[in-house]
Amino acid sequence: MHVRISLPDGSMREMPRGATAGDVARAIGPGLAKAALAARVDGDLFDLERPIERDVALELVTAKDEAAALELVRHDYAHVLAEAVQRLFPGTQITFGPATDDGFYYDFAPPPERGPFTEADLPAIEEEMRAIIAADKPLRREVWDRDALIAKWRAEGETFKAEWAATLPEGEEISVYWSGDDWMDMCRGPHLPSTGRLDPRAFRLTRVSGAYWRGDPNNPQLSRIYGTGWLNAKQLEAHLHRLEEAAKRDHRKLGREMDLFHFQEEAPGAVFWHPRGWALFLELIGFMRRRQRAARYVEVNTPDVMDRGLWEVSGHWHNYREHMFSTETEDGRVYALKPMNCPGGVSMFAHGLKSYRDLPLRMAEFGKVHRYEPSGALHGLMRVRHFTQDDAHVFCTPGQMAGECREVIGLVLDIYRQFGFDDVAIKLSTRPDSRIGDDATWDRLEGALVEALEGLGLAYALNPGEGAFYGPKLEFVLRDAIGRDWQCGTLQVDMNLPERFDIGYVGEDGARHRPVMLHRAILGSFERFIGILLEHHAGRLPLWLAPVQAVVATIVSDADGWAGEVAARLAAAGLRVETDLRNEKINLKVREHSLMKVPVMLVVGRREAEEGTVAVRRLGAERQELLSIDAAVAMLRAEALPPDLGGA
RNA sequence: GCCGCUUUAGCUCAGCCGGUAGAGCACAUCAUUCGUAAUGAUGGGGUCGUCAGUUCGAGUCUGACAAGCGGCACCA
Repeated sequence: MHVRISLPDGSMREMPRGATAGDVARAIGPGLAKAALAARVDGDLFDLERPIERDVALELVTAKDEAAALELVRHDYAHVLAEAVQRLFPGTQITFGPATDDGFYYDFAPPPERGPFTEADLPAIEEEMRAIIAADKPLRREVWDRDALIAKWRAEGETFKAEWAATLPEGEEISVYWSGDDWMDMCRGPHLPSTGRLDPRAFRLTRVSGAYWRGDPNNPQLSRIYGTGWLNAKQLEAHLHRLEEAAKRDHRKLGREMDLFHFQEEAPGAVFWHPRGWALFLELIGFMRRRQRAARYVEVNTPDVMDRGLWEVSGHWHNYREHMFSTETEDGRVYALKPMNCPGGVSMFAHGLKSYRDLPLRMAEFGKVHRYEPSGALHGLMRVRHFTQDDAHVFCTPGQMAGECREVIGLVLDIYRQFGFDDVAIKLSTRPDSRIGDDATWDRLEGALVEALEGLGLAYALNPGEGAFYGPKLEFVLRDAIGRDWQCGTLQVDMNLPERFDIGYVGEDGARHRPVMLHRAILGSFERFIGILLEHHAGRLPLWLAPVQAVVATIVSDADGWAGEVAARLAAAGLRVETDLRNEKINLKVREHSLMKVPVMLVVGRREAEEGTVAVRRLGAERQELLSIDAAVAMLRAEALPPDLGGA
């Protein structure tokens, strides 16, 4: 019996039935046999030595197919890690461990008396992994009967594995992989032919962590070990280098170096904005205010502290109280700090009679919200407990809704573009299991969002079941300079608050109607957006956003008077400018302002003072440009304009 | 909130087996007036995160708490 195997070059090979991809590779040539890591059989990844029982299209996978090869080796590293840990720490249960974006992890249940693994354990585990790789143990696939496997896991005290196997359908055959003949794990595969195919210099164990069994906090917490794994040492080095570069642009580090903000123990998750950071914050607010005005929004301001009665009406007191800061006054009245701006927004709409002629009403608020986030969630500016949203609520008729959604989406994307973010992903989150409203309404609202997206010709990803309980939503995720994703903007349809606050407008027919309420934020939170901008630009913000746009630095004290004049001219032109008249060498001044990421330095010495000129030095530039004061002011004024006012 | 780790001068960090603190940068003063990424000298600065405990004696050992870091969970 033979099987016909077609190869990517169009050729066909007859092989005995039960031959393997490895046999095919060896038949083609020793070079390929050595390079082959796995095979793609009719499109699916297969072990090199798994028998082929039928006619197939076969493609050998080598390191050249990097994505597939990385996935394979990372999966193998995870298995080697698990084997190493069980060798070193008998009694540790294995659970499971997949490949990740840059490596792998494996979750373990160490014996209680041993406790979770710590970073101090990693070197020994790495060494054991290298021993397993050096032993070049064959990785062999075997198919087991489900119940027999469960029995085996139980007998060995592997309760997590047994539980996992028991969730698989009854009667199903389950594949396991042997490493040599002394260790095995249940696994779908595929794997490399042997552990020796891994590069012992291309991985590193990086950190440990707790992780809940099956992601559920009610389950026991396992001890997770993370590693990064690659095809060769060079790739590993490159990855470690990238991590170092990313650490340099960490917004928390930049915030300190650029003197933008700080945090302190008495106010966890709350930002102390320094003058420079606040200048940036205000510039962003100004920009958003102009853009919203141009888009025909009105701006309002609602109270930060409101009676619990309001939060009972909105439902927050019931559903969100554990995340709310509340306070009781001397007279026994209970107030809460707003965790969201919407109840204030709806109250604003409810005040006074509204007509259909008032709609659409686009009501913006730069509202500071306060949420008691879990302590472990806090992260610099990215996740804080007190933050300012560029929030807006759009009240409109059902007929206006799709158009309003289109307007919002257009505005969001245009604003991101002006910040230099062109790569924006859109996610549509649809009805969750637990929700209000009937299916027909959900159909209509989800349909309106889809219609708006399609009307603009935009691609989007579907997040089924991820919508809010009160309505579907769009999320705008932007990708920064080093490929990280950040969810910023959101557009949500709300069928809850209009009901709860019983708001209405008088229609053309003279009857009372319920408006559609849309929530929308573009930057999301100013705090987080500033964090993203800092990391995206590695602190070198565009001129219009730079906290200090220019420093006039003197070379000799004879130029102090001239430096003062230059700075005054620039300040009068609207620039944020400082002078540096210190009795220090110009080298030092250049260095310090460069480290502070000041985009422009205007250096003045005796010569410039006499000639009425300035030497303009751009951040990081080798050369300067000698300009008259008038030319320099005109140039910088134009360059410092925000993008919506014609700036770069 | 959960797991692990960390917390010493403004910042980055050293401090062995418990014997009551040290460096570089920063800061201040003085000298230096200098042409594009660190001028030199001198000096001041610390209830060693907080609170308990062990001990003759705690930065060092133990516990609780707090904050931070890396994950997990959370982000209606």
